[in-house]
Amino acid sequence: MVEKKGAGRPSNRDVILDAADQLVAAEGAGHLTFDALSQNTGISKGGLLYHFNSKDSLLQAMLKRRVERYEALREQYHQQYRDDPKGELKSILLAALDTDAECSRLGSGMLAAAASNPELLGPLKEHISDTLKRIECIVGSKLGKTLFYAVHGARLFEQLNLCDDCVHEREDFAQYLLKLVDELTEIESIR
Amino acid sequence: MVEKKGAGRPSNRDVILDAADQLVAAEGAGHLTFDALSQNTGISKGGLLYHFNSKDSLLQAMLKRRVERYEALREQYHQQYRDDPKGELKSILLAALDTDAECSRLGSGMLAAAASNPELLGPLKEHISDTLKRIECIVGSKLGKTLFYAVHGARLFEQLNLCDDCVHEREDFAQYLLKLVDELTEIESIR
DNA sequence: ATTACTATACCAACCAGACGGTTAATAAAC
DNA sequence: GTTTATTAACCGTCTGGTTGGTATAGTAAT
Repeated sequence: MVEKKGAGRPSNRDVILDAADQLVAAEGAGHLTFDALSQNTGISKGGLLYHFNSKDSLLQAMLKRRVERYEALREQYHQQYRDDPKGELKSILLAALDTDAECSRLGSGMLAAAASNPELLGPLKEHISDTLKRIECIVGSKLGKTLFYAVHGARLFEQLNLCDDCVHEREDFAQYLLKLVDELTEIESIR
Repeated sequence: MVEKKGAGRPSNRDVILDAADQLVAAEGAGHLTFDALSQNTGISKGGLLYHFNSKDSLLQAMLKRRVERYEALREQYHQQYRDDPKGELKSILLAALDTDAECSRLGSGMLAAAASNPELLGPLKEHISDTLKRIECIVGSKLGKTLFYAVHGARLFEQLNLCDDCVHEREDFAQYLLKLVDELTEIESIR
């Protein structure tokens, strides 16, 4: 009855969330339905609704998992760049750029939530607000913010399959961003 | 009352498209339905389907109008910056950043199409591909591309209401981008 | 001036299927 | 033997789309 948190549940919950991400990426947020999800997972509609007692609840879970994975990734990068004075910004950018699957299932939750109930984006909004605040504390915050937007713009294009190569060029793009951060924050701070 | 331009273009067509944009911006792409549109415009569902004989057709029209307006805006800026060697890039960025209404109805067509039938994004993909090619011909193409992504990332955030101030700071952002283009393409080309 | 025809713009009513969600029953796990 | 996980069958509503009809205006021959 009460919300349960905590890990240790490798159960079908994650299978369902994976399928949901995949569905949105493949067919668009409007085609994320319990029926379709039931077909893709082999779990009956009732079974799905046992795990997520409403569609909003499912969308919330998608969004939450995404943010959590992002945070984990960011901390990992943060560790990697712990000696770098611009490591904070770099880890934010690299984590946002990263994906854990073949392609473009990143913003699935976001797009699906935006399509069905924009209010669900509240937590995401807070998370982004925090991230932007973190960026603002860094020298060259305007550049930082711009690059943050750039990463998310590129991700959107990738998710919607609006460019052929931005997937292919991702590694390149990441390297370029790092270079920009290193070389340009200096320039900005001098001015 | 009557005004004809090329193909049939009665004014109610635009009224409907406006309402559609507004609906998506206000309630999310998933709530763009003929019923809701009918309520918002006062035109019956049959009437709507007289103008757009399917939902795909409506989405296509939304997308097309948006691209056309963008192109018009871009050319306008291009004219304004015609003496600027970086005018092409600047006009691309400024046009993408611009809106013709209070806020965030820009990507409505895109998000709605992505939600309901991603294949409809084909023409948009081509348009973006052209724009990217145009950017690539400019010195500092990587920076240009990055800024292009940044502008669209910021627009997405604005549309989804994911940041409080990116609307408010738009003018600032535009000025900053112009400055970046001016000062940094030089640095890049030297290196 | 009347009739007849055509095209545009719209509407009310309806329909089949899809949708989110409920329920009762059931089976396995602890 | 209760908790957890799952199913099949169902329900009311919403959705995209169809149909048949109405009102208006223009055209053009009678």
